[in-house]
Amino acid sequence: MGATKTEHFTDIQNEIAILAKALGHPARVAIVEYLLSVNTCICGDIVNELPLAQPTVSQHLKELKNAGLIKGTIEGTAICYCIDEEGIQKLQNYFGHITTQLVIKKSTCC
Amino acid sequence: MGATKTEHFTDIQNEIAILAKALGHPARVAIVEYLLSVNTCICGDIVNELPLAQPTVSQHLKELKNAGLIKGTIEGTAICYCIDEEGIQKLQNYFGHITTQLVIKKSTCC
DNA sequence: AATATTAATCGCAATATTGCAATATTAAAA
DNA sequence: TTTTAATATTGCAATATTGCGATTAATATT
Repeated sequence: MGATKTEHFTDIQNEIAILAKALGHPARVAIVEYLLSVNTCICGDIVNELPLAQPTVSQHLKELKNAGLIKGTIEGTAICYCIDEEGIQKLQNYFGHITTQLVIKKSTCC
Repeated sequence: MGATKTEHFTDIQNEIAILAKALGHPARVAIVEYLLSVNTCICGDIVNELPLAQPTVSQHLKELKNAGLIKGTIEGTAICYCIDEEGIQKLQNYFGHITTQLVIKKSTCC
């Protein structure tokens, strides 16, 4: 035990969980916000921006990338990271959908 | 090590991380979806709905409650759980905001 | 009062995450 | 080609999460 029983849930539930989990750490939220705030397609400035060591940041970047929230392009020795719009869109759409359901059945609950 | 360095991040980053983390498990996504789909304010039916044992579900409910995504009201021997609109709204607003930023600086990135 | 019913808590094992120092990899620059 | 740079990977310690059986707590019901 200790491992998530993903096989019991729907694809969408698992997908949302993966995306949400990727944002389930303040450092990763900070990375996404930083990428949004920067005009140019910055690279390892992220390490300087965050109060974490380089390997730790690298690890967080990897997780965000695996989840589909950011993309990375090699550019010489540097790597250009930027937001993966698709992942963000999926989350936005999901919460939009959920909020709609909420509005519909408002006040039928405790 | 092993513990998240929350003190280095902003309150909002931490708050979003807590909310996202709560949805970072398919069972908890499933619970939220179930609560949205049910008209009446059900209680322990969640246990029957999910492929998990009662203590495990109870644990997930606790986490969702701590994060502010659901509420629980005691109703006799049963407990009535339902969506906490505030938590959902916060996520929706956050992603709405992020998506807006994305649209603004579209194509300035890789 | 005795008994069911509902849900939380405890305690544990298995596994995952966080964070970093040290090291490896890769490609530009000298 | 050696050096420098930017990142990734490895390996490890500390901690957190997941899941469940057993138990407990609290309230209805009989």
